[in-house]
Amino acid sequence: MEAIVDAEVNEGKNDVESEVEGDGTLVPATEDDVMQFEHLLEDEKSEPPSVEGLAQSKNTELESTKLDTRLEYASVTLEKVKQEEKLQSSSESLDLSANPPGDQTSDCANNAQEQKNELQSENALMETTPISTILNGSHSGEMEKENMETCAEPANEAVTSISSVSKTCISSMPDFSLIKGEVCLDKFTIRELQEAFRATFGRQTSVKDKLWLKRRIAMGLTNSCDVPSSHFVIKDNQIVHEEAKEETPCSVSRSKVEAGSPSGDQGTEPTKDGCQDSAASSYDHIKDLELSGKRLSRPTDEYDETKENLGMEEYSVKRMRKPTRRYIEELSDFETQECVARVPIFRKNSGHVLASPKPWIRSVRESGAQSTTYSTRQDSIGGFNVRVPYVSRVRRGRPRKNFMTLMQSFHPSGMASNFVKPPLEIFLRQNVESRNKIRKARSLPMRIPQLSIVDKKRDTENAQKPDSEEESCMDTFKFDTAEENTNDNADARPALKGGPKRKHHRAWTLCEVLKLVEGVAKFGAGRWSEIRRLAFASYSYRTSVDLKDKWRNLLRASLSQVPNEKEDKFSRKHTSIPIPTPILLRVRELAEMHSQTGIEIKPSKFSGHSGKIVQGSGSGFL
DNA sequence: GTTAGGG
DNA sequence: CCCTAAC
Repeated sequence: MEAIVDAEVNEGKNDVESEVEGDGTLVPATEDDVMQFEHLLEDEKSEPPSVEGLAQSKNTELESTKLDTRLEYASVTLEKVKQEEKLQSSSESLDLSANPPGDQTSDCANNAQEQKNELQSENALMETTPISTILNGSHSGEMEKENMETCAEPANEAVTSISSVSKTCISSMPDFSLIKGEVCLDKFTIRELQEAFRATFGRQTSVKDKLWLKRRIAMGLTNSCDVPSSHFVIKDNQIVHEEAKEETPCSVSRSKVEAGSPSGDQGTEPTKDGCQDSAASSYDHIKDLELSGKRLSRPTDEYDETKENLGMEEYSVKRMRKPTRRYIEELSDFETQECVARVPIFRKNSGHVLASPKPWIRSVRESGAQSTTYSTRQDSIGGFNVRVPYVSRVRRGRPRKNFMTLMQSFHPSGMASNFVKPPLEIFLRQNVESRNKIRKARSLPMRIPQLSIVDKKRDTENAQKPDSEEESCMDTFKFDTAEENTNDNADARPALKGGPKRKHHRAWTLCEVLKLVEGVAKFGAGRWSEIRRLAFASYSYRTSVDLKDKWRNLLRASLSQVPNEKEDKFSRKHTSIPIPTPILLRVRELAEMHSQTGIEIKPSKFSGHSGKIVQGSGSGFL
């Protein structure tokens, strides 16, 4: 047994690694569910050989069963759309094939039991548990604990756990999990179950109800967290929670899922977990763990409904998940929503979740993984770009999600409304106008995260871009040159944004300012449309409102600054472009001239600088 | 559609 | 820059 186990373990590890590689390569490329499935399938395919070898050495029966299952899977694999079908069929095949070999599994179980009888320790239990579907859960649970304390080697941990699982379960991990989940538990005595319970929940139980214990244990193992009320709040990022909730109920579902990916299951899952952990480790290990556990179970949440309900109530007591801020908030949100319509929503959600959430999680995970490994692929993973928002790129829908998830991952603490802001600030420029953000938040509470992010991105873009093109003209005081540039940009920008989004921020160039001033001098302040038409003919992107605003700003600047006059030519640091004092002076002068009916304000003073203007305005004025 | 103001 | 009210 041991020898075999070792061999298997090794094998398992190898498999895992190979899978990991496959996973790694595939994952980045595949963002869609389909892709995901495919890749899983591929993994399975690739894996079989190793497993087979093991199986052969060990049990021919198992081998055959596995092969069958694999074949089945392979046949089924291509049908993306029929994922569920695939799962079911696979599970069925597994059941059929597995039942005969069941002896093997049963053997395992027996062995485990024997060992248990002797040892009875929690550890022993844990090891034995792997046989059932619980195993995964248990491992995850362990993982969780470990991770909690030591975040160091998530991936490794996952692998090891997997290996251990394979060890106990031997060749056909997935199989028994599917088939035996219940069986194994059944075999346990009440006492054993109680032990298991203790191991799982860390507390004794006097309950002698086998069913209850089983259920409880299964639940506990499968779900690290227990959510009293299972609802899905589909927050932008938060699908996870949903999953977790759903997950809780289903030992069965889980088994099915596993069945779905028999050979590959081990490897793939663990690897995934590892990835997640690594990614997630940055913030919330627990959550990640949960997620990982859930992923598996999720696909078939529907079946468990009955169980769910029972389980939920019962096992809400057990292991409480640390109340993360985010978690709490979500929960609260849930509750509120829940009140409206619980059951119906639940159903809906379950279905909903099935479809969408998975991808999501995956995406998240991917993003995490990539963040570490594939820094280069920023584009594909919108989230990651946050740091490096280059951007002339058009944003696509996808990135957003990732981005959000990513954001969450980084800032687990900041939730709901808060969570949006902090990340943005952290990752992006601070000098962006806070106003906009706030305002948007106000208007679009639900969408806040996305919008704000988008805006941010844009802002970042804006900030960077201007420098390269227009600014140069400004800085160098080549006023004339600026004109040409602007036109191009102007057109491009709006188009990209497409929507009613914020106009691309264009810093006012000196030339523009000059033109504006001239225009005002010529036509007078307030005739913005005219000024725009005549003086800004070349600057299509400047609207009359823009002119007005700019003028206002100029005025303000001039008023505040003029007094000091000669201080520094480019005094305004905060301003995008330093406005030369002379211009400010001119502005002020113009303002004065227009504003008052006839009061002269020391026109003589300025004659030197803006004599021309003064004259003009003066003449007009007079 | 413009302008003026506030945000 | 955005938004809105008032022209």
